[in-house]
Amino acid sequence: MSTQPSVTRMEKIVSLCKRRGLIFQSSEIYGGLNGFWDYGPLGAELKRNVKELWWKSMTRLREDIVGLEATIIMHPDIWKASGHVDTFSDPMSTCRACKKLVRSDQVWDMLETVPWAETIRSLCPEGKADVDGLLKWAKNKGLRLVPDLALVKDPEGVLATLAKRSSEATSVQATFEILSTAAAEGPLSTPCPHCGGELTEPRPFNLMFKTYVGPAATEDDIAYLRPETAQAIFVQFKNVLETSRVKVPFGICQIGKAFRNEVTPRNFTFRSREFEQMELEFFIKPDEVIEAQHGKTASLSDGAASTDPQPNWGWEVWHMYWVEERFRWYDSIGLKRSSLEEYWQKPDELAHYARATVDILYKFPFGTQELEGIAARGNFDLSQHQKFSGKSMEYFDQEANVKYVPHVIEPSAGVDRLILALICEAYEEEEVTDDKGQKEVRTVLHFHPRVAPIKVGIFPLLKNRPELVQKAVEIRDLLRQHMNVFYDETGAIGRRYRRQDEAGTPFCVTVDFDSIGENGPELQDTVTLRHRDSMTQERVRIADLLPFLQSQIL
RNA sequence: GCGGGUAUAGCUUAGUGGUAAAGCUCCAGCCUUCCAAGCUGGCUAUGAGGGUUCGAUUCCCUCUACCCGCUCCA
Repeated sequence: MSTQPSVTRMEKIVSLCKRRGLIFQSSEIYGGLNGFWDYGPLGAELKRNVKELWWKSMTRLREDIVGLEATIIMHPDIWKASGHVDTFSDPMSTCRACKKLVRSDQVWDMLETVPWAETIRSLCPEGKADVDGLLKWAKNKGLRLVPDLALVKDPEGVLATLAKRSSEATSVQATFEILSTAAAEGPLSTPCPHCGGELTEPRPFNLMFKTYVGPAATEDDIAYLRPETAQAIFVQFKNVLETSRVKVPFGICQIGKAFRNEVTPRNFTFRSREFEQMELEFFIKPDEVIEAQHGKTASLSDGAASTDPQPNWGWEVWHMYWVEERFRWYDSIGLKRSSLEEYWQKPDELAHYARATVDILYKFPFGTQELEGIAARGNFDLSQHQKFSGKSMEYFDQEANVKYVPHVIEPSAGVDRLILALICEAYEEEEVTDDKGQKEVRTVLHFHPRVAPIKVGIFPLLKNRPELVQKAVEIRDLLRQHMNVFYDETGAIGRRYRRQDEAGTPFCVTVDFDSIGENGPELQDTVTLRHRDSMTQERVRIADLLPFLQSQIL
């Protein structure tokens, strides 16, 4: 792999994506739109292949998962139940001094962990300030640690203000605020955890896209473009259950668009405002039910999760099983385990409803970033919808003879991130030496044949020989029924090979004079099969082409 | 949202207050018996909008997009 600076590598990848028609900027002729990207002809094929492989592995190759395709706009109460209306509108503040952006609701939590803030708190227990201590600190340590804190910038003035406003200093936090405020009167400010500077008033950051249902477009008609596809699965849980003859444990999966007004769309398509998700909600029995049935749940130390699913698996084993399944799937489309990282969220990072979350990350040129999260969510979501809708989400388990709200394991992947990872992983600038000893760069996308946008390039060796062209066209028409092929007769054969290298086409077939029997009947109806990665060629019979190619792409 | 940078053809880059240059790519043709060959011809650009000026791609302002930080977790 390349050793060039990562920025350059990413820029080259972006450039290639445009040049070969993988990814374009949305609305480009109008100047583009921040956070939106389009897929060109090659990108559309690539993305389609990836989604179909996921869908096939989830639904068709399994007995225990069914599919769903829900609408993007749903009843707005869904997002109240899911918590998105609250959690997706974080108030944010900017520090006037260091310009950093912080979540207003997390400032005091952050200040709990900062040493300089700890010092201040210890100097004003219950709000009663140790004036001498503060003065000394402000003129020594404070000067080094937080030069932008009001107390540090003007110790005497701020302490005088504190004395004047002592009636307000009723708690550690209130005193802290007074010590962070430069003005002698007026509203108190909150200190920036990074530098002690003043933070701006909290500004609401609304991450959900709003729209109106109905032409009247009044406040009562507000709805949201879904910020994730998962909620639709929970909302349709009962319908699927009653129509699909499924039994817990089982899953419902969905692929679809989701929308988030990201604060900072960045890193090419990595964080987009319109993006696509592939999500599975896999419903399992609560551990208590397993214990009642089997005495205890299987534990990870028994080697569970590496076998096929067993009836005594509790949530921990199911969670691990899905982590492993997802790694296996990534491997099957060309993302080796060694290219990925696994990150177990620490207890304090977990969402309040999550019991465990594992992130699968890819080492992008711009940093190691998340592709998929696999969360054990308990029964939070179904319970929320039960509460908000007033409809029962309970499942009657005939085996255990009990009713319960199932728990869930949620593998949730970003399609567009995965596409970008596949491109980054596949990209290589290879130095090759030609016949004359000249060194040149060959740009190749080493896509796995399963995801490659074009599976095979088909060329007549020369375009001015009708027999060659005719044979090549016949092969094209034979293969195109089964896969995406690309026919090309222009320019020199080497140029055509290199073009396909850049498009990531794993195989090329060339019809030459042997193919039409000019050099003896034993070579008639054979062609050259050229392999992208090794650039080697072999002679194969036309009749063997289709079975060979299918074995590579299925 | 804040701060810093960038914007010239499909791509990579020149350049100037007065006609915008090149390489690669692409298209057409000739030639060509397996790895970006050669020859001929062709298409295509100053991100958008204002201003200063006789005249702006160049100077000034605004906007937009992209890149880098703050933030983020599909």
